[in-house]
Amino acid sequence: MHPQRHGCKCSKIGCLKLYCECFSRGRACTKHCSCTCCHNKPGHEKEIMDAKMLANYRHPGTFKGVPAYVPVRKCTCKKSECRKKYCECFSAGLKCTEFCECKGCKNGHPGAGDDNMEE
DNA sequence: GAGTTTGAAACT
DNA sequence: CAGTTTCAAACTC
Repeated sequence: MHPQRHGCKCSKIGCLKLYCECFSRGRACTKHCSCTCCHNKPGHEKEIMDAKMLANYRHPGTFKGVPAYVPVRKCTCKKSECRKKYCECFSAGLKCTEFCECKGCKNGHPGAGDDNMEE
């Protein structure tokens, strides 16, 4: 298949918030994106940098701005049981951890009261 | 393709 | 810090 690597469709946030997959991944939007009023592209470096710093300030450890930490993926899934891509952990192809606050986790959350399958 | 569901990000 | 709203994507039909 030919999945658009960065086919975000942001329309209200200008791709400058973590809602935007491109931005949250620290990547610039491309022509494949369907975003409108996109500022996450060359020519808006100042805005991108400012938004990154803001996001990094609000979510320390989430952004790779400081490559001294391991990104903490903590999901809070309730219905998807962490088996769908709504779950950040599952979406990243990783298991949930003890830090996750997910309920009914089927994605390897220790002590979730479910059969967890190790690697 | 349109509409619903979902969890995260943002806001209050 | 907790609750509510907003958002874009994943999902379903």
